[in-house]
Amino acid sequence: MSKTFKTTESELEILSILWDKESATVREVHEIVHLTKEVGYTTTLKLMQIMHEKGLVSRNETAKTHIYTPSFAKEKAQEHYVSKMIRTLFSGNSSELVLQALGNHQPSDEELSAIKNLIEKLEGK
Amino acid sequence: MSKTFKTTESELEILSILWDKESATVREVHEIVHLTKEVGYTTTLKLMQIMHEKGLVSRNETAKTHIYTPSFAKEKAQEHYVSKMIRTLFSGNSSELVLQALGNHQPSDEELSAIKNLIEKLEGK
DNA sequence: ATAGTATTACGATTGTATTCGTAAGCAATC
DNA sequence: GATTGCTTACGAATACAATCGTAATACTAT
Repeated sequence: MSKTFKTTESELEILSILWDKESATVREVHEIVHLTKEVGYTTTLKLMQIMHEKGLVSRNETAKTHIYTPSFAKEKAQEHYVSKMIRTLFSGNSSELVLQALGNHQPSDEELSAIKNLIEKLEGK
Repeated sequence: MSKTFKTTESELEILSILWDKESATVREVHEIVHLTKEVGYTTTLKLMQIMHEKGLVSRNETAKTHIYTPSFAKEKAQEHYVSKMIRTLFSGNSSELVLQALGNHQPSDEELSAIKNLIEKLEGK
């Protein structure tokens, strides 16, 4: 599964909608895609059919209108892309990424202390 | 410049080599690319020519052998891709990304305390 | 100068992602 | 049971990325 990680931009966009909604029909996905992109319904349909062939999503075909669900968790994708980004844009240095993220996208105080907690657990380990 | 941010995989690979070396010839870049990819010299050349057309790199043509330099700093790319990732994979929540990065790619103790420092500066701000 | 070598330029091919038009099926409604 | 509206399936067209072969050009050493 981690080996088979090859998703295009559009596929990732659809996946994130599916992760958000747990599962959805083509129309539901398309409705959201269409908010930001001028694109036809059959385009979204075709993309999701291809994703199904590739195994990126599974679908329930009992009803006429198929229901699609992602075939792996969002966390898997996060791990994969974070690792890749650390490798290619931060010379393998994860703390650079962290500083960059905190600097440009400041989280709330609660979130900051959650991060501090984790750091303290990690220290001296 | 931040508008014109559209780089393919291969282009990003070449850019990161250029960032690393400050500037380089096609051959130098190709030598490195070739370590991991079985690809011909003219392929690398063509890619860099296209990148030049697009304005992703500039080049000094005074000598026969052109010397290429990236036309924007690595930090720009980092900002762009980190933002994009937070948006598409972390629902806009930067702290999730931070936790993910720290959890799976633990930095050294020095780096951890550098992060703690920044957090303390950010707190209550 | 000439031969050999490395470089750029450029067109053509291949591969892959994206897009859409059209047909066919199904269900509800008139 | 015809019409309408929504669905899937599928092929084809378009667009873009990646690859390479070939030719022209410049440089180097003989």
